[in-house]
Amino acid sequence: MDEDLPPPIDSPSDALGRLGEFVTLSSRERAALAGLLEPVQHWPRHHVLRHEAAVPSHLYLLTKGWVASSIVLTSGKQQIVKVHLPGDLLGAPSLCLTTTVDCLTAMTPIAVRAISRSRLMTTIETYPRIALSLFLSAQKERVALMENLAVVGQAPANVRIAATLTNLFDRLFERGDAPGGMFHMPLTQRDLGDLIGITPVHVNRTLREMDRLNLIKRSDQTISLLDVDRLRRIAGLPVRHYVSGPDWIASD
Amino acid sequence: MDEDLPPPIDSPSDALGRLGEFVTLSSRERAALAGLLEPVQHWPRHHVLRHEAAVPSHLYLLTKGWVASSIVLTSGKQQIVKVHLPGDLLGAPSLCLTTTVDCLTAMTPIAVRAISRSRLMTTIETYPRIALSLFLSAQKERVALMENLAVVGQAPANVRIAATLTNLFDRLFERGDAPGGMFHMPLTQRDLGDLIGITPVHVNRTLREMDRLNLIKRSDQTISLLDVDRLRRIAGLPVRHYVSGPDWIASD
DNA sequence: CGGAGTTTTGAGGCTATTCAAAGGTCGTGG
DNA sequence: CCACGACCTTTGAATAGCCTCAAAACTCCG
Repeated sequence: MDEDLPPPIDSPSDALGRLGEFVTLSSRERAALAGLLEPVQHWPRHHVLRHEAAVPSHLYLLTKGWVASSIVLTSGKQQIVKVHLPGDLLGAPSLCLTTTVDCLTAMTPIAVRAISRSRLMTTIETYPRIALSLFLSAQKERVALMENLAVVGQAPANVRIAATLTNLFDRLFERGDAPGGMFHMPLTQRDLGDLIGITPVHVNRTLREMDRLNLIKRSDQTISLLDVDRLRRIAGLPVRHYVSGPDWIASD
Repeated sequence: MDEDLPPPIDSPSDALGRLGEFVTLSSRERAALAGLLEPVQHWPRHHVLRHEAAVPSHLYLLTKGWVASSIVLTSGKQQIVKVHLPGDLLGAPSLCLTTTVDCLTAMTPIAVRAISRSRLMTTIETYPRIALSLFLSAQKERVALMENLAVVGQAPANVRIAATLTNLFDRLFERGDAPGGMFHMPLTQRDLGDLIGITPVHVNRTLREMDRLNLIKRSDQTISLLDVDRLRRIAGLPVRHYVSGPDWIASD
């Protein structure tokens, strides 16, 4: 790693995932959030947590596994707009809609805790600091989407793949799930294609080429980034530094 | 229009743009927001309101004109991630960052009112209903990005253009700025290309083809959508219904 | 009236797609 | 425990959509 990353989420609120990632919450606030979380549900791979065009009565906090958020066009093609990892809040974009925009599909066996939409709303109205944290989390997701859009819109296949792999790596590394650049990679080549807007066939050819160049190595459902810095340079995106610390809000 | 649109923003808070679009604010809350707005600034076309990689000390409420939010990759290519119209809040994604992610450029002569980042933060912490509204606005922007990503990732050039034009039309129509499907179109073909991930040359050929098919007509900096429904069908995106009304928060 | 930026048009080339099929892996059921 | 089917990965060949390069016509502005 060539840059200092934000400090890891404080372990006491680890069960809350990224719900309070931008604010150090009081114990009352943490309790309010914890009270929203319904019992853990387990689902197998390929399970559809929530279809699109459904009524968004619940959100989900992902506690284990990977989930894809995808949009299907009338042409039949689907775009994966986000790969969610443990700690992520699922289904938030549809909060402003009467009908869900995305489809949430388990890419691995997963564990989630449901959150009632209406109860979350009233919690936000009651606890301003929770609202602030969720507001900033939403902006962070916006930044991620903007970067993905820029890469998909402007870059060739190898750059798109480099950007995706380094992004996954960074997010997993933060949680200690990518030691030595190696991590479990449950996305199929078709999934990768749906994520970066490329045909599975071409994903395959590009991956093999990157393999040949000793940028990555693959085996089973595991991938190793052999040269993270070079991959980052290929991706061509700057490292982002997120606000953190107790006093940043007041800072002018 | 084949669908009922959400009611127009209530005129009393029109000066607040979309700052309170999802919540009917009290007069105290409206005053708090209005107090954030610094005096109106006017800028010419091509003016850069805020560079990327800058320190995000201010946001902007756009009161007149069009502004592009763009990301530049190291390859030199740039992606316009959002075209902002009057009423939009500019620069919000960078709130979670120490360094701005996007560059804000005036596509027309514009008028903006600056908002101090730190003052906005404390206002959010003080007024939960303002926080809720801004949170939902952020989710709405996320939905817009998700749709744009899906179109850019999966659709051919004519579909991307159809989606972009109908989106601009809907947003302008809401404000009464697109009577009869006709509206002022300040984006150059290069801009359109940067927005949908296509070369200006190919934008030109595709526009001419759509012109030939009597889908659109162009003259000066004005465009007419001759068959909005057909364009919508080409775009292949469902009509979105946003939450609204006084009681939707409590609804289960 | 000159100059810069925009639109338009042409020709050729490249990236990525489509179609097709073989080999591999994994889970399931006989 | 093996056989089978489903899905994934890999490979090839032909094609299509889009890009690059280039240049002319047009518009707008100073």
